[in-house]
Amino acid sequence: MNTLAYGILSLLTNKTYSGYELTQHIQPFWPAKHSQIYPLLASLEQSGYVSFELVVQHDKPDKKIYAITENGSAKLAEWLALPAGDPATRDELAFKAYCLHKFANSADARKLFEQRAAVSRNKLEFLKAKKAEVRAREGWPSDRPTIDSPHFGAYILIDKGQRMFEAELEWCEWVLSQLPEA
Amino acid sequence: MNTLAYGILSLLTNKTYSGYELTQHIQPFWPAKHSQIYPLLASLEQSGYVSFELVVQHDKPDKKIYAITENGSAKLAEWLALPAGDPATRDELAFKAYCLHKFANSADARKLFEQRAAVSRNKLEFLKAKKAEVRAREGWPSDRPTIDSPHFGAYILIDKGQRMFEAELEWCEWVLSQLPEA
DNA sequence: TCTGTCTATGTCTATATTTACATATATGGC
DNA sequence: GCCATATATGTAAATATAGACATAGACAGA
Repeated sequence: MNTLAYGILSLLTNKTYSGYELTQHIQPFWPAKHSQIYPLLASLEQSGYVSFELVVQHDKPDKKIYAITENGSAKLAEWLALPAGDPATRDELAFKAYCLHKFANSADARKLFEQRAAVSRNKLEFLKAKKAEVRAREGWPSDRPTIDSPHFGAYILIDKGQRMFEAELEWCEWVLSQLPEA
Repeated sequence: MNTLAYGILSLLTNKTYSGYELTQHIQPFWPAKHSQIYPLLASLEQSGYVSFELVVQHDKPDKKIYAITENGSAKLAEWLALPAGDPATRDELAFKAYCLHKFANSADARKLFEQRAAVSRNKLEFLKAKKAEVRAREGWPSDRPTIDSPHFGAYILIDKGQRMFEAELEWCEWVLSQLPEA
């Protein structure tokens, strides 16, 4: 039971997912390829923490819809009470930014931060839409989520993403303001 | 030549390091254990991208002080001009936050965010001191770094850290304000 | 029509990363 | 005195993650 396994159980607390869908939805929390997800789901199923139902499709390939079991919920609850480990971030841009004085071409340097700024803007727009979507579905007024909802967790994570990408975007713009134009 | 290898070359552009020191200083950019650093340094040395000088010590174990070579600088310069890959963050807290509705004990939930807030406060204080240190060493006035300095890169990364941890701290405090006290 | 993408599940191999083993001296706290 | 930590460099084994291979029908755009 590694972190990714608990992560899968976490996602399954709110709704059921196929392995394919899980792979997509887990990315913002914990990057992982389907080659990691499928074997993990099989082992979680063998341990009795998840169960699946085969859904036969005609226009698309058949799929397995996974759900968390009682045992899975109990296992997850144990883990939730434990303190969370430190987050790990790996970002190439950090190394490249560290070497700013080594850039022969100042246009290359600017491009790095412009590209990252663009990524941040895209993610911000995505999260803004996501936030509105959740608020509408839950019937929450302005910025007042209710803890009782099973989507409160998702909501505060969207909020975190917004704060982080806003900070990153502002940083990129600040760096660009310090860099020579040509 | 993976990202960590280029990261080592990046750090060596400013000063020389032993493998032990490199392991410590690379953590904020790219978490890695010494068991990963030492073999990589050996292979970089064999490729001619770094060189080392053995320093004999008496009260402490002997050490190898590594420096980047001409070939290493050229290899690094090639890589710098390439677009930076997407950052990867893995954070257990995200999964636990997603499961907020599954906490039997609301005190356990609060503790998660209080601990993360404490981590953010510590990192912020560390970065504040680091920033002042660099400013003093470089003789920079208020918030006006100069791009020419080889420490400009380090400075903007400290600034990024500040912005990110400030955002994370504010998020933790906002979540705590939404959570029931008892 | 060809090419690429989406849907869907899997395996296999290669690489990256962590954990444990191995050794040696100095120093500080209990 | 014992235990933990810091300094310092390595290796071996286990695990985690990424990339490639395998299959297959539907659909969209050039």
